[in-house]
Order: sequence, then structure tokens, then C-alpha cells
Amino acid sequence: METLIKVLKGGSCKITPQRIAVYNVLQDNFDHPNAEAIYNKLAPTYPTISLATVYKSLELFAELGLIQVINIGENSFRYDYNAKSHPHVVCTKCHKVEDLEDESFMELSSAVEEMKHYKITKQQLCFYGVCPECTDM
Amino acid sequence: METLIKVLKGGSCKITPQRIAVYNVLQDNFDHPNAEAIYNKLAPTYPTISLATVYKSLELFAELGLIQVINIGENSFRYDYNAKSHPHVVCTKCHKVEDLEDESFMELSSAVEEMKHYKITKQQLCFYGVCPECTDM
DNA sequence: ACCTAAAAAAATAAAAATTATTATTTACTA
DNA sequence: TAGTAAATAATAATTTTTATTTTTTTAGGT
Repeated sequence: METLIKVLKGGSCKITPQRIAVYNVLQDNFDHPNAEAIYNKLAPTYPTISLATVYKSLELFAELGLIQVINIGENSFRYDYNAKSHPHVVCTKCHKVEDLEDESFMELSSAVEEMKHYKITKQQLCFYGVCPECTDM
Repeated sequence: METLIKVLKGGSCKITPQRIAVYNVLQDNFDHPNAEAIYNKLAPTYPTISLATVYKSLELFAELGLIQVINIGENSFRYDYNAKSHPHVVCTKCHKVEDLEDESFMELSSAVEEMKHYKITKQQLCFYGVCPECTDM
């Protein structure tokens, strides 16, 4: 919250109730919502907000490095409050998306750099399977 | 080509010129085209083909395990002739997508299984950076 | 605290990607 | 080779995202 205000100011962007609201939804929901899910979460308490504003806020946050955009093979993008690169685990039954905060995966980039002689700047790892809860059924 | 016919027959699907044409485009183009790129490739030699048919063929091939659908953070899906799970390396300058055929990355799934107690069935790894050709500029 | 200029929001339209529908054509079985 | 089920083409509809335009709001300077 303090972070949001600091970063917005740093980027000479205005602090608006809409931006705060969108950011708070991401902060409170670790289910990696897409733009529409965020919009729906906001609807009850913020009935006048526009979906375009949600998209524009998310785009801005991503540019400012506040959040990250992820892509788990669905037809829409999802947004992650944690901007730091980390793997995601997707349950193919209940469709939940979990974070895997493990630094060791970051080393893969250097392996790729050696193999392909690229200068790697970002990595996106996604594992699909059945979660413990769904296995028991 | 023989593979396509065998698998289509095995799935009791009909062997049509359109399906053969779509499959051939993927076989001959390792740049991981999206549906529209495939459609455009076909247009000169196959002017009557419909974009919907391209989509339906690709969907079928993916279901039959002939190809794989990948997702490199663009707004459209790309299709990979190589159905076996392998990492992809994307150049953020020229936007080319390369395959990284290295078995060692497959071990990551078991690591994730242990950490999160999921039964992992698929993994999708994507590395972004600047390719050797683009670095020299 | 008030005015002002610039930025952002809302509403809407447009664009892009994908899927669904329906009539016609084609592939394959018997 | 005739019949039937499946596939294609053409088109419409849907979904997701972006652009446009008008109105409103923020934040800095008086």
C-alpha cells in the first residue's frame, strides 16, 4: 500500500481511488485473478469502476514493476501481486494457481544462457498437475 | 506425414487435404506459428481454406497428441510440431521462438511434485532474452 | 483553501483472437 | 458405388483487450 503510493509518485503517476482499489484486490487475492475477476471483485464496493480502468491500472502496475503478468495457457492473462519471477503450479482439476517461491529455479536462466548464448532477462515456468486436495477425490 | 495418417486413423478421424496441409505447414516451419500465420502460409496454395478449419485442425492435432500448444505471453497461441515437452527461448528483440531440446529440464517436475505434493503431468518453461544475432546490433 | 492544467476515469466503440452455427461438400464404410 | 457421418466453408457470435472521446479528478501553484 505504501509501496504503491511510493512507486506511483516515483513514476509521476497520480494516486487515484481506482488504482488503490485494483492494487488492493491483488494484494488480498492470491489466486492470480484475471482482469475480469478483479473487476467483479470490485463491482460490489465500487460499482462505477470501468473494466477499461482495471486493464489500464494493471498495465501501469506491470510497467512500473509492481506486479507481474502471467499466462498459464488460458485465453486471458492473470496478474500476480508478487512481481518477482517464480514458478507457478496449476491444478488441472480445480484450476487453482499456486506460487512456488524457491530461488533454486532462478539458476536455470544461466544454464539456458550457456546453451543457447542468449542473454536471458526473464523466465516463466509453469507446472501442471493435480493438487493434493483434488487427488483425494 | 505417415504419422499424421496413422494417428488420424487411430482416432477414427478423416484424412482430409486441409488437415494434411495444416500439418505440413507445422512440419516445415519451426518458427512456432500461430493460427493466423498458418492460415497465411496456406493461402497462396490453398486459397479456399477457412481460418476456422485451421483452428479446428490444430485443436484436433493437440488432442491427439500430435502437436503442442504453447503460450509465450502473446495474445495468441502458437503451435509446436514437436509434441514432446521442452523449454522455449524467446528473443525479445526479433521475437523468434527457439526450442531447447534438453532432457535435463524434465527433472524439474519431480522436484515440484515433492515440494508441493502435486502429481505433475505437464510443464511449460519459457525463457526470454536477447538472441546472439540481436546482441551484435 | 481555490484555480488550473494535465492526467485519469467512464462509457463506449473498435479490434483481435477464438469459438459456434449452419448449409454444403467430402471421405469412407458397407 | 451409394449412403451416412464427419468435415469444410462461410459467416456470425463470443471473448478478451485496446482505443477513443468526453467528463471528472488529482495535485501543484497561488
